[in-house]
Amino acid sequence: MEIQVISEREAMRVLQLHSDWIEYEPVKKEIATAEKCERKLHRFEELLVLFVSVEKGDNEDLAEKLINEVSDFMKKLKVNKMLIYPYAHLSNNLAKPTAALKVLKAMEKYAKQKGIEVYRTPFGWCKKFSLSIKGHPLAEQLRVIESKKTRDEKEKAERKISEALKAEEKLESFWYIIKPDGKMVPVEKFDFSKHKNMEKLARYEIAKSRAVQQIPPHVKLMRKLEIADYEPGSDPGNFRWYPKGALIKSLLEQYVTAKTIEYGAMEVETPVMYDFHHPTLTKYLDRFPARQYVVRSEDKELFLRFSACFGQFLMAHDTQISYRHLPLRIYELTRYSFRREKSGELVGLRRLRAFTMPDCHALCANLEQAKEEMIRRFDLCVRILEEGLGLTKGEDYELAIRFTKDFYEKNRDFVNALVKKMGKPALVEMWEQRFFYFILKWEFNFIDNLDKASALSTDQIDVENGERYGITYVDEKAEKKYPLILHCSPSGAIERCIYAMLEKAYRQQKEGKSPMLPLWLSPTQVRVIPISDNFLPYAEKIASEIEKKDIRVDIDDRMLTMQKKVREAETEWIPYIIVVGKKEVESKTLPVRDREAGEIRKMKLAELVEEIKKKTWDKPFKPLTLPKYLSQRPQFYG
RNA sequence: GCCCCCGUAGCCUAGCUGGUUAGGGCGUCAGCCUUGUAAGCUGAAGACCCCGGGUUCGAAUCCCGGCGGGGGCUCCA
Repeated sequence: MEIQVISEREAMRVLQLHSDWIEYEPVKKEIATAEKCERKLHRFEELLVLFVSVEKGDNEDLAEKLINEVSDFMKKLKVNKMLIYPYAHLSNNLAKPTAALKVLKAMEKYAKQKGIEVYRTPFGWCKKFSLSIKGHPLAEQLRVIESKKTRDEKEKAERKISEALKAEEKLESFWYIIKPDGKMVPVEKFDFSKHKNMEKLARYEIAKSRAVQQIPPHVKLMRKLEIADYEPGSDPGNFRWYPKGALIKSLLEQYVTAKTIEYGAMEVETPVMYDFHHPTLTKYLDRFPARQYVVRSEDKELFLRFSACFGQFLMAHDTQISYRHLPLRIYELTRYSFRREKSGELVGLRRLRAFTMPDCHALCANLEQAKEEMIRRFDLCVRILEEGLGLTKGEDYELAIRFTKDFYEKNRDFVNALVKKMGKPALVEMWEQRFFYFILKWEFNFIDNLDKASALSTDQIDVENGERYGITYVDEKAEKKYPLILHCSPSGAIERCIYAMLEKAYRQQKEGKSPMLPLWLSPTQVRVIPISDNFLPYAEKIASEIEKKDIRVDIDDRMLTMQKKVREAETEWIPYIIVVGKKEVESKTLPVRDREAGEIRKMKLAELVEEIKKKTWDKPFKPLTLPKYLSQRPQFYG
């Protein structure tokens, strides 16, 4: 059966059957207002039978529309006989009998006007019938004719979306490169020879054409290292996190949160779902045609948040704010934010439908304050990427700045100051007029092994939402004012940070270095390998000394050869591996296989501990969340 | 969402011009080995060949639909 239109809303539903013949016989009245009829067997041949359910809100206009459609169809089939058969069982939202009969009679009238030989079975009767349907593919069809109201609502929604899209399409961008000295040159005139990654970013952003047939390296790594994996039992882009991945993710979350609080933000927590029809939110959503996850609850339609904006703005709306409180910094680690990205654009940890986004807003009194604040946040972002994730400017990530022409002309010095801070050329996208709610936005873009760019840290100056959400502060003259709002994700999505670190590690491997995660994020920081089970007690002693210092340590107590255990520790990217046997028990020094240095270093236990503490002192710590003994660990992947 | 490619034990994969019990490696389990810095030996278990339909005497293999993955387009608040 071919279904032409499906709608959950009110509509006239018609089952249309091209039949060899139909016979029916009225059996008994079902309602008092049933039509008069002859109680005998009626038979028709070579005709189109229309089983019709008239739903609430249907009217004579719809009847005409339906007959027009059906009539066109009948010409194709070369049939000119029709039977209209009132049939309640296609709907659970039926119109009242009087209204339904009116519509049915209208159908009959329009069909007659079209010159169709039309019959109608009596309304309000329980009838028995049998019929023979022709065998061709178009013989059976369901038609759903929507009421004008339903159609209008739909069209209105579609129009809104298409207008937003059109406006965005029309939006013309001009691309430049700004050098650290403030010189801005059109992108085609820039010499990229010393800035290969910038060239990749520019190409990715402007041309956006690439042809690779390859699974992104980080996808294999995230599974091999038992960090995260696809969860086919969920919606695509919603991941499962294995213990090691959950540990890494949790540490990153703690770190970004700690750094953002240190910068001066107040951590809050807001709901993950919001009323679709909340007046303020509706207006905001209208600007963003992309799709949300929608949740139904009782009579409400809710959408899952795609950032912390809603919750924080609604909170700010109800907050008493003085100019003295500004800049007011609010932070939330959204676990999760949801974006129902189109299925074709989901890629491993790079782009998900459910992700953890640190989101920090700053309410600012005026542009001067906003610019000053943005500089501070820029520093915060650099610190997180460089010190936290171990990424390097120019090597791993590039700066892109986007702004309106008007903003640039009035704030050249500020833009130049950002580029100067970066110390590398930055990609510029300049718009003639403002389309988005912001006048300036910058991002750090990570460039991966397939030459794709992904935004990590980002910040923007929002000039619209203060007013839209009715967020006000009281200025020196006791007047209510709308603040400017900075939107910043200091690190970008946490999942994407892991993607970036894995892609970087892969690149290092290609360059002949040992791939690894930063020490503070390595699930196992030190592995102790007893050469045989005779030395297990000594290994345990070493491990417990290390563990006491808040260092994640485990013991490979499996009955395997030492070579094999070393090999497996290496494939797990463990930063320090210690083999203990007879010599170690006697000498009290340890041969530490240092992954980063690529050599075995003779060290005292205290020296090793000190080195690790020195490298991780400003980072959060969590104990190992896996059994300390490898013999006790299940295998999650592979 | 559209177009293209892919889907075989937990993992990697052979077979895929249709034809006996779907072959191998890693891992798992059992046993042996008690080890000096990247893979010790032997054996066993483990496969609705992604799911559903079709073609056929016969389908992992061919066709259609779905689900999942990848790439491209598009998009990215």
